[in-house]
Amino acid sequence: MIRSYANSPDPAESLKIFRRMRQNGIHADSYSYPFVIMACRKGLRVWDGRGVHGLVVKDGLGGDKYVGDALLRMYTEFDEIVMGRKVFDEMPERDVTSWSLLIAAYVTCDCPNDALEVFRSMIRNNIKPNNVTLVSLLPSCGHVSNRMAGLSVHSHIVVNSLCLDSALGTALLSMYSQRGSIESAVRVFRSIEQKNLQCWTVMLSCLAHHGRGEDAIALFTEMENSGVTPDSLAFTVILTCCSHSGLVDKGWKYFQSMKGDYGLEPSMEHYGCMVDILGRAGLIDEAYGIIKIMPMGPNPVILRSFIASCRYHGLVVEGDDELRRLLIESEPNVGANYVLAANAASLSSSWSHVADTRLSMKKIGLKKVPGYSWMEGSDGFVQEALTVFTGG
DNA sequence: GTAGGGTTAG
Repeated sequence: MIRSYANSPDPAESLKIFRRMRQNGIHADSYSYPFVIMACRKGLRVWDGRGVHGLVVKDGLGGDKYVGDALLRMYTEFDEIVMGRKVFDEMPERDVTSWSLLIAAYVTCDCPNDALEVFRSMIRNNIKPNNVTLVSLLPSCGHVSNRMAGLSVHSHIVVNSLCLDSALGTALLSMYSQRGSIESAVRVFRSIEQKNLQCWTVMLSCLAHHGRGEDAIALFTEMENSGVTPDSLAFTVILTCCSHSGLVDKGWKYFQSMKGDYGLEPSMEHYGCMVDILGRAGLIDEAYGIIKIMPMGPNPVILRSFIASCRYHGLVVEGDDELRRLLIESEPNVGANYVLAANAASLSSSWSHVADTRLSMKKIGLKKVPGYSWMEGSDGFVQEALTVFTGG
């Protein structure tokens, strides 16, 4: 019962059963506790999790390996590395899973050096790392400062002839890409035997990050030809490639292909990419056209991208003041929006747009723009923003 | 019976 609910969309139910059982004097055992803990983790109920941990100790199961692993994973999810470490330290027996969990815990809480340290001491303790261990560890080797660590993980794979499956391959190639070695990333990608969609998607995004839009497009075509069907996320990636490399025609082609060839409805991200592609190219009217047709309406990210394009190209479109107002109203606490809006508004032929920006600020009742201490008082803010940010 | 890899904005 507890187990089936822990895996269901309503994990809270398994906690209820657990409590009811306990009230009737039936305590969970080392088999059922991991599922109770899993329910706390899935329901993101940190207080329940701590409570259950307390009961585990009370029931004398603190030393059980499976219970310990479950607790460690739960504390990782809650970003409570200190508690996770405590659980690990108190485990009487630790296998490769426990060590991998601890590494993943340090990676999650952004402590790459600790993760590496755990990896080293794992080897000192004669525990053999497997694929999962390395996949957990690799994200901490992407920084330049950990250059040697990445190489030693790679050589560990080669020396121990571990199978380069798509998960491990993906982790390895993105490590190389992060540290700037796009050629090594491509080489790793080529050596993965069974490439799944995730694998291709990561490779595409790496190429995009390195400004290799044309290569990414060639790779996307290769992916389609190899029988892998792109999903919504893959299209987001290829559209951002087009955006980074200024490929307007290709962008349109993929935007139409996702619906036409694959029946995928464009989402907020896809519309946003198109606004970005067109706006960067100075095609302000077309970009505005996209904003008008998107069924879910633009989010602040898209508005900022569009308004910044207007400012960059010094172009104005009928009705753009409405979008500036929308941006400020949807994120009244972001100071940068006021500056962006004011600068873009100054391009318009009349100053009424500037007044509009100031008006919406007054309407919200905001006197001081967050993050900009020099903008004391609403009256002077537009003038000051213009002076400071346009240098005029 | 526990553990792993995917996107975007500036």
